[in-house]
Amino acid sequence: MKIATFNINGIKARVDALPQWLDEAAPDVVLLQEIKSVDEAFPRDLFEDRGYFVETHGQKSFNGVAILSKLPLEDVERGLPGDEADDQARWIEATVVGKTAVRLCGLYLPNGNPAPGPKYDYKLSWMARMRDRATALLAEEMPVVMAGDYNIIPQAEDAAKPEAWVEDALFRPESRAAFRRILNLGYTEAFRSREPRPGHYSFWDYQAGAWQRNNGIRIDHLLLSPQAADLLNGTGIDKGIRGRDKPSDHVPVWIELDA
DNA sequence: ATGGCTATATGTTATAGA
Repeated sequence: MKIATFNINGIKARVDALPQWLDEAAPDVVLLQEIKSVDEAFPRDLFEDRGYFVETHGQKSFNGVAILSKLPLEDVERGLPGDEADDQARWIEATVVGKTAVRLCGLYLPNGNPAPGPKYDYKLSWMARMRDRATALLAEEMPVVMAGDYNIIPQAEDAAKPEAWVEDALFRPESRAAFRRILNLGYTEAFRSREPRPGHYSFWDYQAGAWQRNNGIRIDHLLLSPQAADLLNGTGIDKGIRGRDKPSDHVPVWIELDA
């Protein structure tokens, strides 16, 4: 089962590039972030015509997450628990059943800039809530995949110019510690578990020729529960599509699970 | 770099992203 995460930076702007990548990469499941669309405006036909089931958790203008799956999506839940007042669409869950059942969580973690400030406080409180949800999911003792745009640069080797990010919400010590606190529950960061070398990125800014200069950062991740990590057969980043016409500023990151 | 570009809606300018 090939599972990918992809921050598409607006579905309306990606109606050509996203289906093209789907047809080439043929993932079984895709966790999408920043659909920037309400549910009613999401072009689900584009995906249903290709054999995908579609579940969305949309929002006007900003944020918004969705799941595409070639297998039926069961027990869908929308929103990250823990704060009834939080109406930002950044979390969706569902179960797919292949050889075994896998719980999928698609997430768009808050950016948090400028830091310090209220947006940074929101990022850290959101991560504390995510840790609670991650803890509860471990108790299920099943394969769990939490995938999305984490807006976290885990280590210096995950940025081409780490010195430029020292004060940034994506790389500040509190952000990275909150990420490690989730990992330390027992989750495996799939890509880094298979690729120890630096220089692999999932985001290049539109500005300042970041793509041409390979000035990237690795902020899109798939975290695996122990039961999912045992099924991991491979991982990769589809870097090439960043160089095409009208790209997102992120590229897909994927895993192959024996599930 | 004090955001150089992109996307969206609030739309001929503002807001957000990372």
